Amino acid sequence: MKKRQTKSKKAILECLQKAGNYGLRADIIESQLPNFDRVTIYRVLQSFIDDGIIHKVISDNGKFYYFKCLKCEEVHYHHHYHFKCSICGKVECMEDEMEVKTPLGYSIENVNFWITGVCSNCKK
Amino acid sequence: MKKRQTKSKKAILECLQKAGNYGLRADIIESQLPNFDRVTIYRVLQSFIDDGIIHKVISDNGKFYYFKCLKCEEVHYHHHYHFKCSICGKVECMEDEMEVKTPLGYSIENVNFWITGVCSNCKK
DNA sequence: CTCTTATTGTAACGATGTTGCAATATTAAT
DNA sequence: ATTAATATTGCAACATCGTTACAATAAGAG
Ligand SMILES: [Mn+2]
Ligand SMILES: [Mn+2]
Ligand SMILES: [Zn+2]
Ligand SMILES: [Zn+2]
Repeated sequence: MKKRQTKSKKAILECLQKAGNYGLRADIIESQLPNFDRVTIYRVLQSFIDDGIIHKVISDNGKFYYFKCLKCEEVHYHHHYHFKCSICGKVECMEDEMEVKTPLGYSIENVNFWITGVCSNCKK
Repeated sequence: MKKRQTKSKKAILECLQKAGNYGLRADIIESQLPNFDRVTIYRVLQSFIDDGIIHKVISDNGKFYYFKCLKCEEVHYHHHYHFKCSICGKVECMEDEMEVKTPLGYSIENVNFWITGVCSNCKK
């Protein structure tokens, strides 16, 4: 029942932390850590999500990206969007809260906001 | 080169039109039209997207939903969100434009906004 | 009706993520 | 330090969703 500290957890968390507010796909993590099995990586990522220290976002082409939660120490609030630059390919966790107005009678449980475009680095 | 009118296109379009502003997954269309092959359905859907008469949205669990474009006759503008009710399971195309503020230097090409919650029908 | 070729069905493939299970490693207790 | 309990891992096999190759079929122009 009690969670254990392992090499894989440490290594995967380090990957995500190094990525900062940029997201990583499971296969990218896999290529950065060839010692660990694919399944282990998926399971560790899921356990991090359960612990609330990372969050997972679906991209518009059906692949998941994982982000280290940076500003979620106390409250866990994810009404922000994620931005993929179509030039450099990086996926960024954008801190700005998005305002969501649902019609009367609708209540929100969860959101997944994705924007594709060109980031400021790649804009010339 | 010239596109042709076929039974499959007609049937699939009818499915989507009957669904109104609710989205359908490919496998749902498949089950509604057992005469047509899975591959055909995917290909027809893609051709509709190319024609600009439907749009495709990724859900937060990695499955695509297809929507007949209702209010996109002239301009094709998709800065709206899609709402999945966790109770009835329906996925609705919400017409309201969402305001998106990107930081300076960022430009938007495309968006995919997904919200999960409870719809007004299921709210008691 | 005939011809061109867009469209379809079948089968096989690919990418991504999951599950079962035996082997291993972490942690706490002795 | 040794032992015991069990969380974690690796492997293999599976599941789902979507794509591709290619030969057969059928829409529609002439
Ligand atoms: Mn977060
Ligand atoms: Mn539309
Ligand atoms: Zn960029
Ligand atoms: Zn509902």
